[in-house]
Amino acid sequence: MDIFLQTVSALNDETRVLLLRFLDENGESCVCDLQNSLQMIQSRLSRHLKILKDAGFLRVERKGTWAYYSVRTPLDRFRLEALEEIRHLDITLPELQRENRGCKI
Amino acid sequence: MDIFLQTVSALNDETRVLLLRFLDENGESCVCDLQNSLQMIQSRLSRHLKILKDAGFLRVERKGTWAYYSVRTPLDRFRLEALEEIRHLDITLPELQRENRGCKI
DNA sequence: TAACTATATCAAGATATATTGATTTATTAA
DNA sequence: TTAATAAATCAATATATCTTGATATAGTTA
Repeated sequence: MDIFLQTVSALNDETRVLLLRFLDENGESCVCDLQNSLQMIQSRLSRHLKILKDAGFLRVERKGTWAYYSVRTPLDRFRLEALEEIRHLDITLPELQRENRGCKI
Repeated sequence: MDIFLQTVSALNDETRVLLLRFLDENGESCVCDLQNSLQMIQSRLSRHLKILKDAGFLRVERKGTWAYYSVRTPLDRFRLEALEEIRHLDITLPELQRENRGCKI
């Protein structure tokens, strides 16, 4: 029950749905690129990324000071179905800004 | 997006997951039977039933003063997948108490 | 009609979650 | 080693959600 609620709770926020969809569309991205792309304050972004990661939707790979987030694969059936549902939502995604190497937020 | 969040938000509560699973298992039940079965205060139950109904998981049929709730069919793909996930959770359901006609709560 | 019953809704307080800015931690560069 | 940067965490406030008890709304029965 707890894991189910954690999964569902992670989906229960517009910011995180956008974030998940964005990473699904653009693939692995570092936090600073996400900040630039989504115009989101760093602590806010970091918080939501952690929630999505802890709920099993994202994985992180650290390279030096950078943290690269991407959609975890393979996703189990329910999470995949949720992602599929999100793919069909009418969301306008901002352009990915790849300013890595020179983020200087 | 709004409908997706409404759907997910409805699932984001232990009481409602139990309620959905209970109705899935036992079929159409009136509110007073649910109260007796789940030992839940009436206003609380009514609130959660409404949330599940508004989110597309349940339907209601009124017969006199009684309101009979059941899992809506057919469910669309995502909601069905969520229900399927809930079916696999380790939930101990209380016995259904059919005390209709003589509820007198 | 008046009293009763089943359900829905409201209002208040309690709990959880989100946002922001500040601080901390870890890594790289000077 | 010191300064700078990326990311995580903390603290305070704001907002949303849940619970309960009280009240409102219908339908039923005397």
